[in-house]
Amino acid sequence: MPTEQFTFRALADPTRRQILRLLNSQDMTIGELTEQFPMTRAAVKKHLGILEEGGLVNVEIKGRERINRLQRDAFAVVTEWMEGFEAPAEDRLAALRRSVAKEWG
Amino acid sequence: MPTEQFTFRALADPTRRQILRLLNSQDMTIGELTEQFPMTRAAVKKHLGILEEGGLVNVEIKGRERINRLQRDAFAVVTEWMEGFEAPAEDRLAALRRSVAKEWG
DNA sequence: CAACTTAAGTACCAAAAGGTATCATATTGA
DNA sequence: TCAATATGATACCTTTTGGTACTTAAGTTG
Repeated sequence: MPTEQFTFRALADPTRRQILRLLNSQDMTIGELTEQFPMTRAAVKKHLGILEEGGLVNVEIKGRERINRLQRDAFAVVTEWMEGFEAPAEDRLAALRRSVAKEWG
Repeated sequence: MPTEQFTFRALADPTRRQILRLLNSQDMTIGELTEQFPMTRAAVKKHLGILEEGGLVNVEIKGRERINRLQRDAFAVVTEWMEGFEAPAEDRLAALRRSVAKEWG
């Protein structure tokens, strides 16, 4: 169960956020991910476990490999939590304008 | 300086997220906040210190009281970090529709 | 000024987090 | 089959985190 708490905890570590960035570009095995960090495979594995708990990553086992894949919709947990904290409507409208401009401008 | 790391760390604790919710309704002193939690004032103070480090709360000292206030624009650190992870454009359009409907519907 | 109230500061503690080392297991391929 | 590869699992260590208790400082108010 990817509860809010597990998701926020997963995002609290810089290594884990970097892992998410890497997986955003392409799916990767533990071994491939480990090459990108100055730590052991076991440590990376632990981080991946926490990311799985947070629902941010899921795994496809393929033979002896574990393909780690980004679970993009899990970010909704965070965005939804933050919705209550947004600035007044006028500011949000301005932000929406920027967002739309960025997307289709 | 509210770096990304400090902000994410601040959000990782459930007590701190609850403090943010309370401050979203109204500014509060440490004492008022402490009434809402089953822990000592010192513990709440520590949490507030971490929230300040993350740039999410700022303090106005008024006589012997410390008024803790939500710093809403700090949430932009998180939303901006997450922008790179969004779903494809079609999905985002659907999300935008929901958002707009919620806001002005 | 004296008593009370609100908050700051420090020391300390237990548990969780981040990491290593080591050993075991399963899959691939010559 | 047998060696190399990719991962799983466990034990252990150190630092950080979340919390308490106690003491001190600073405004408020009679």
